[in-house]
Amino acid sequence: MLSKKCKYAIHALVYLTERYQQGPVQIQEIADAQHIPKKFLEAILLELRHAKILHSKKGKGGGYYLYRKPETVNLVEVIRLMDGAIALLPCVSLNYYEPCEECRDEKTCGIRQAFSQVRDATLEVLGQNTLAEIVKRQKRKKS
Amino acid sequence: MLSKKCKYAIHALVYLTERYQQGPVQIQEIADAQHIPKKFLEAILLELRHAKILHSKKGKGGGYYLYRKPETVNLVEVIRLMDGAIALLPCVSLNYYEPCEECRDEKTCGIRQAFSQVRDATLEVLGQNTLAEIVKRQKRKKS
DNA sequence: CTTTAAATCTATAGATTTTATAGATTATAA
DNA sequence: TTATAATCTATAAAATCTATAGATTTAAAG
Repeated sequence: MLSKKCKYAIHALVYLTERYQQGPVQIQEIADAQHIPKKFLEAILLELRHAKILHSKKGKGGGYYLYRKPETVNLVEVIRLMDGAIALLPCVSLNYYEPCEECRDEKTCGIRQAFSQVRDATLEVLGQNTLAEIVKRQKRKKS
Repeated sequence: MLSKKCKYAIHALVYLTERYQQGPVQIQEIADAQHIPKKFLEAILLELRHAKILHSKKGKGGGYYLYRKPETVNLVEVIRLMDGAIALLPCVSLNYYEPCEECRDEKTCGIRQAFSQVRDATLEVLGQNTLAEIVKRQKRKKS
């Protein structure tokens, strides 16, 4: 399961994608629209900004806006940023690898191989789902 | 990420699959072999027994053994039992569904559709990975 | 029928992570 | 210079995960 933090991040990003290149959007507005506690959202947006996915503008008329192109931001990146590893086991994680005490021999561990398959399948699907793709699909359905 | 509980459960089940139809195996032996805290493993095995995946025998010469055929127990079932939903969001879970406040309209929500795809891909792979399959793969590699 | 071995059950404690909030500070527009 | 909105620091509340202790039940073996 994704954390609420990650879920909130994705919702906020989709919201900002719908406003892409239309100027800054205030935290409060996103919080209200997506039912996210404002202070919590604040921390999340800051993290997305540090990752250069969002930019912000302070002061009157300020707010957050999508910095990267919607086609270049996918769910893999967002989830890794918010929740860490995509893989279900540390020993098969590409970005957050940790050896596991249980299996002495990684090469022959059947469990490890099963979860490598899961990781690959998940990465494939999450990678295809960019912000642009998600918003496009939404619009398609609405018409 | 899977919980340690779930990881322990899978390791224990694979261990018991290797001893399939060879009589009861004691908790202590499994705990030692797989480096799992005995008391924790105790609770895990009990849960697997209640789910009719394992059976047990009390008293001297007792222990746990795999009840179901190794071909019929897959990772989907074990993970659901230990950790709950396979899906990354409650609103796309088949067995642990919960509506989400964020998306007012599930049918048009692009996020939801993305994670439905992830769920399906994950279920597909986890479903193929039965205990029999995992052990078979292990043996293949060892030779 | 007594001893020993092993699962079972109940209860709880410690640690960690997640989620959320408060308040002070900084930057910017008008 | 005032109002607005992001930024930063600190912390607290809640939930979950991991682990352990001790008493009880069941069954085999002598």
